[in-house]
Amino acid sequence: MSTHNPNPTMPSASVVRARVNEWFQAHGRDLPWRRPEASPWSILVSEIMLQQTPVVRVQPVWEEWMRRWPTPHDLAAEPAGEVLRAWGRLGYPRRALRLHACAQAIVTEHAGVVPRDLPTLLSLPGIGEYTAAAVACFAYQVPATVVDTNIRRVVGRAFHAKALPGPSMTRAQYREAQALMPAHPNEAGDAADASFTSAEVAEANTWNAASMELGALVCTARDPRCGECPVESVCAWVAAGKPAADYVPRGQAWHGTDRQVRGRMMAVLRESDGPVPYGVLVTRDGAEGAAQEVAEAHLRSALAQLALLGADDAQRASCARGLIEDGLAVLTTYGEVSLPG
DNA sequence: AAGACGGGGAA
DNA sequence: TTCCCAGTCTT
Repeated sequence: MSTHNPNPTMPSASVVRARVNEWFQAHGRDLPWRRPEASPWSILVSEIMLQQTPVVRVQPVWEEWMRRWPTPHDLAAEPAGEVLRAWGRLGYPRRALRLHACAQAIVTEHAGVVPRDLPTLLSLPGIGEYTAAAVACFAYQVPATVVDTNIRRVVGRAFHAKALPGPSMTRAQYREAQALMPAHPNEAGDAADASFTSAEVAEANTWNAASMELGALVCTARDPRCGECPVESVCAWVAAGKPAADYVPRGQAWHGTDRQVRGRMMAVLRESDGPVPYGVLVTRDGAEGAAQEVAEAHLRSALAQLALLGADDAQRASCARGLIEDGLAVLTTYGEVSLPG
């Protein structure tokens, strides 16, 4: 985008920011991790849970976690298995394991205080580029550049008439998001630069939350509510007649995959009070037989659902081995499988 | 750069 | 049924 010959259909960044921020003040959701009293730890936990998982499913689990483990120290002291049980059905349970390890690292290496600088946040388990920026911004008001799938979609539509962003973030997209910030963070995304005014910092931090919220509530991937959008009148995608996406989203297979088998196995381990015989977890007949003997309804249901999968015993064994390699399960000396101690 | 990794609700 | 979701880590 040349400053000498700006594309007339491309809206000005400051206009988009102002309108989206104003919309956010009126329409942003009152989520518990956005309240002023939310601690940096509670915000970090929310961000990990929200990776690939919608707000409605995260909120009840987050509330429970904050009651049980209000500080990194509380979670770090817990056995990993208990953490995995409390994670429940949020999905991608390796996140729970990484969050547990993250809490332990915060306690042992950072005196129990959630770090506020990007490089230190990035060094923690489970925290990547997005989450590091989100924690710095939402927990500490550091104007780091936050870029998630919502923001990439909003920016792509408003400024480039692109229906959908690519499957993963490019460096060009990151640099553009950085340039859209009202103040330009330096390379480290640090706010130490004295040139920031408090008004710039406030606008930057609101923009991070507001553009994400717009993508979640209005500028949705499917069936966007353009009639409710504060930038509809300047949106490049709207101006171009809402052209279709130029690539086909790669749908993830589910039925018959290792992920489905692993998920069912984790459900059995979560519902079981103690270790599960290896043959129950790894053979169809074992799971089916156990489902007929067990009295407890939730465990019986989990075993039945594991037995119903189309997976053969070779795939079951491979998945069990994978869970153990990932640290999501452990093999006892009696040849049983359980959640990690 | 590509693939692995859960699960549920909406269209 | 298919698609989507406040991504991270490994190869």
